[in-house]
Amino acid sequence: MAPKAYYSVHPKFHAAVDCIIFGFEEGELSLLLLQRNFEPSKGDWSLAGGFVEEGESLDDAARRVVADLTGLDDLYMRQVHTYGEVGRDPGERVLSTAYYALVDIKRYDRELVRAHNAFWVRLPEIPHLIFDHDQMVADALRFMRYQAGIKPVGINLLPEEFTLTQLQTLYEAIFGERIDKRNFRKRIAGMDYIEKTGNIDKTLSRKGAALYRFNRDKYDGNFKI
Amino acid sequence: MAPKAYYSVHPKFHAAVDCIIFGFEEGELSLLLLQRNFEPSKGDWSLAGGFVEEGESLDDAARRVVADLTGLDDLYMRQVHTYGEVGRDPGERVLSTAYYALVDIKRYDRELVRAHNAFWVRLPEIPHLIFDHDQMVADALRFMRYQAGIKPVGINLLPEEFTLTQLQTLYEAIFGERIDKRNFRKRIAGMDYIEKTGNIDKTLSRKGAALYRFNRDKYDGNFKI
DNA sequence: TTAAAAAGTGTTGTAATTACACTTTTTGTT
DNA sequence: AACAAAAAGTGTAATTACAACACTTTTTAA
Repeated sequence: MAPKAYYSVHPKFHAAVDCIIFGFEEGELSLLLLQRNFEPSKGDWSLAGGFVEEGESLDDAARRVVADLTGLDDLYMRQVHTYGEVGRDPGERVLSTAYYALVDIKRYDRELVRAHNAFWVRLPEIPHLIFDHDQMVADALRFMRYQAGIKPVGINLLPEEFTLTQLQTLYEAIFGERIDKRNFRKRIAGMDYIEKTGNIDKTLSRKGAALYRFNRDKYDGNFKI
Repeated sequence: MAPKAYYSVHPKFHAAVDCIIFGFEEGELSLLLLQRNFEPSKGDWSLAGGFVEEGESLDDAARRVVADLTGLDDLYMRQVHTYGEVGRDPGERVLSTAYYALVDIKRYDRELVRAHNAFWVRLPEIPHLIFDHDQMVADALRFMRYQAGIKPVGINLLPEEFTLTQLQTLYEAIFGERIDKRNFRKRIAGMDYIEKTGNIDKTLSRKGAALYRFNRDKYDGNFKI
């Protein structure tokens, strides 16, 4: 073990996490953003963030920040990047690690979100954010899109059971482009881990649409990028 | 601007960088690893690392660590991931950000490397490393392979001018599989940013092989993951 | 019965990728 | 002078993956 002196000659820094929380509603992706309702910088927008505490891992800190805001602690979350420029926080020096999270927008706790003065904002309407949070959003969006292209992470944005039309609309929102229905369904048919439940959703068509679910056991998703 | 108290109630942490330095020689990828030649843990292997200092960005710290060891400060480097588990460094709590670097193995400073008790170790012979450095290597290798698949980062491992055989051998080393020579050269021919220099390398064939270079201007490589 | 609204379904053309083996060039050796 | 050796260089055919494209089915409320 190294002696204490080995460490103590070096400086220490505040460590933070900032969370890019994606939701999906009405065919569009949204982010959960906080608006300051006090001075200074009243009205400025930011990501949900917080400092890392003693005895808490980076991943735990990110999970705590999202759980405090949404009431959800079982979300798909991934680290995106760590931002370490000297002047990135104009107050004091802070190293911040960005995480993205995927939220089924029907499940979050509205009371908590209101209490934090947080709002879902559609992607095209995202305002300018404080510090380097614009960059974080851009990086997270690119990384999330990449992952959605190679593994079924997007499914975390949908309810447990979903129709193929919902799934297609989700992917159209993620990639920002229309997809051919027949080609899309052909592709999904080749994924044995997306399986019919036998249930029918009749809420938005007279004919009814077959409901599907993601089968985690059939999906051997043990690869990362 | 936030008041000082906003920050001061939160703990501070040591911040480190650990560098996975890739080289390429004799058809194989190597890593530059340090072996402790003093107690405790004499003989243990680790990545090249160092603490982040005041007034120094994360990227700068990584660049400094690699420059101190190799004498090279113009390398291709990318951040891989930040490791923030509580007990990952058994001495004190340290948040460490991993970077990978790509080195033309003919250019590094042998004196510096010797002075640090560092050695090039071929990938299949990598020993067990301290702390979570094994995980860092696995993550960096996967990320580097991914990037090499979508942009010509691997070229940073070769000299300024290189033959197509060298380039093919490099890609075979990166991906760990043989590539068909004709298909490979067909693919390269479609990349206008890899261009003939007009020079011939005669060191390993009587016939001589055409030398190529990477033309950064023709490559509009302004996309990230 | 019929109109409306979304779900569901195949085929064809094009582009990208893979598989595969011999010829050319040069020089050192006999 | 010819020849052996050693690596460089070169084309075609088959397969596979991806993209484009439009009509039929089902149900129920009017």
